[in-house]
Amino acid sequence: MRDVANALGVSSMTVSRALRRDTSVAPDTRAAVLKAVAALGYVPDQTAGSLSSRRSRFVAALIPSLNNPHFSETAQALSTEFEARGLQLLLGYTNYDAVKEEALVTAMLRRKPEAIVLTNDGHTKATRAMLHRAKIPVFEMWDLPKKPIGRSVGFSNTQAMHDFVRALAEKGYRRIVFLGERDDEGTRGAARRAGYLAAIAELGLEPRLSNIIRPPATMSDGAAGLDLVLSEWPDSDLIICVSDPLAFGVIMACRSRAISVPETLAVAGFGDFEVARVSHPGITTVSIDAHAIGQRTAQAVLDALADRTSAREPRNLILPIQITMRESA
Amino acid sequence: MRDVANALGVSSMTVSRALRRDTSVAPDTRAAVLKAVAALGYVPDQTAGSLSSRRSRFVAALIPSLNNPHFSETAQALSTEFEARGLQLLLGYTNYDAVKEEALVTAMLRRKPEAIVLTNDGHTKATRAMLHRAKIPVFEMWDLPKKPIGRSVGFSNTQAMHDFVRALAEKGYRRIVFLGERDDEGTRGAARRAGYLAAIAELGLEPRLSNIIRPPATMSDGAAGLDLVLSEWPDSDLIICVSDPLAFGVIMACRSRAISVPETLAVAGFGDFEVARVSHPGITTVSIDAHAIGQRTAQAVLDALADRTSAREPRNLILPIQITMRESA
DNA sequence: GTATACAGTGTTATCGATAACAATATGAGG
DNA sequence: CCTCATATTGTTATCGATAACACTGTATAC
Repeated sequence: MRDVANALGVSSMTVSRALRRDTSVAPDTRAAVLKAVAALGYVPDQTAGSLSSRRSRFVAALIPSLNNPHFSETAQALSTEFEARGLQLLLGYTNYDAVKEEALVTAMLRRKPEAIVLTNDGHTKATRAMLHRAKIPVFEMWDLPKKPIGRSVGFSNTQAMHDFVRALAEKGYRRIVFLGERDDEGTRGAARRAGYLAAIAELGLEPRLSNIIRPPATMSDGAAGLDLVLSEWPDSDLIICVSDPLAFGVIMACRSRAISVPETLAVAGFGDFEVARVSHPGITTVSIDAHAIGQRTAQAVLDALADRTSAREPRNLILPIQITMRESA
Repeated sequence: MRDVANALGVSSMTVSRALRRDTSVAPDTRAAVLKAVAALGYVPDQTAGSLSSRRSRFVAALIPSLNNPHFSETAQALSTEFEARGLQLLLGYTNYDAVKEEALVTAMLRRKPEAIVLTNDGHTKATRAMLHRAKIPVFEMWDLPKKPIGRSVGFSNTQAMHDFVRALAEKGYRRIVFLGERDDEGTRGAARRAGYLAAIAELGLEPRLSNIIRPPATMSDGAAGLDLVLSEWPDSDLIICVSDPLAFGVIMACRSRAISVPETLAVAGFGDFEVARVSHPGITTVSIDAHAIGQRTAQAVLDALADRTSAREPRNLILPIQITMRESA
């Protein structure tokens, strides 16, 4: 920066101002500075700038995994929105692990992000303490947290599954199984099961819970899941699976057992993963707008940073889900 | 930091040393410092540390998109490897656009990353100039660059398709069509087409090129693609599609036209996307180990940063691809 | 007993920018 | 022609850590 200043015979403060276009600098001076900057190939040091101005222009976000297309889409939306405002997204992967999350939060806070976005519910005590001390806006997205730290943007797995079951019941299904995971306390799967149970109770139907071994349920658990359901409740007319990949596995198993879907047995999933679209039959499922979650969260973060957080706005923003009826149910 | 130092009656330099565990500090002193740090909830300011030590502990990586599972997997591998060494990944999305890439490189370089990883081949002049001036290790991954800037880690689309065609010819296919994109100069699709043409020439077969409208080819282009192929070369026995989604679309179109795959017409894809696995029939394709690309790139970056870049190692690391034969060809 | 090495800690300068305030010039108004 | 507001630029201190060197005390070698 000094080189640029010397080349023009001005002070480095003038160069700084010209580059940040936020204070009054004569148009000619600014032009000359920009020209010299380009000529010399000067790249400002944001680290020094951040230290001095106490604005890092970072926003940290922790997501469980990038390999889940839902989260990668949310991350991309966050990144795009922030970038447009000159903020850099600092991304970390918790791998659904609260201890790893704690380590990542520690690492992130050293970078002095202006806000932080979390995805998992369920944080360690230490994580909560650190976030509290950091005195920056904290956002939780995707799941609605039971004990919110700051504001949140997401949807209710319980409510979504509740609505889904009612919509399917309206199509005539009565002997409805929920095929989920065992030992899944605190996970999304458990929240979905709760929604299923609530809806079934309201409808006066018989609750039929089948659980395969361990989260996460995958395509290859489909065969075992189907066998389990058929042995417990052979007359079922619909299996609602905790997620689309499991539903796909169940449909594959139906095919090899010559059970026609949906005529003999209907199958539904959750999440609207790609597999739900390309499956034959297409899987009836619950669609979540991952991009919207990212966008709305980013908007909330930007509002908080601009201190535009109107008191009217809810602390918990609940986004609507969409039920996508395809051929499988 | 001063608070911690005062609380213990030591200098802040001692606190700094104790926290970085890289210089000699008495074990008792270190323990006391760590205890005080925990008690006070002190979070070191990495920004100040970076400015002073001139080590940002950032590595920048630009990928075309997070929504492509290949790239998100690579990104996750990079992040994991770097994190284990205390480096933070700075991620950006170019959206396959060299101009956007230039803007991102500018933004990234302000953060003084210790190395930078790029994905697209084809950079603007300004991008190259900036990277050169930055005097940090530059890596290109996925595609092997025509004009490498630094080192590279990836595979050759041309070579991969060449090998793929030969492997399929060995299975007996002779009237082989390449279904790709129009106006795709410089893209991966064009490189694959070149590999197809080379293999076909070696085999003494007739080149059959069909091109649908514009990149990127998607599932929904399958029907048009199939019609195009059938009108130009009705007797074809194999269609190699530029990517798996297109291959899936072609297979779907075959189904609705009652063409049996692979008996009447075989179909192959490229990339081993999820759709290739869940399709019925499963799609014969070329598998690329996206995770390995990330891992190997990270390793190369770490080597460069540790100055362990042995002269033996090639500047361009070419990873093997794998041909995955499924039912569709 | 003295010289030397080294472990452990402190002091000072500095990283490269920006904030806050100071100084100067310019033009309007009377 | 003088005063004052405003536009533009400069000066100095500072952000919070680390590098480099200085210093002290203890152990070791002879």
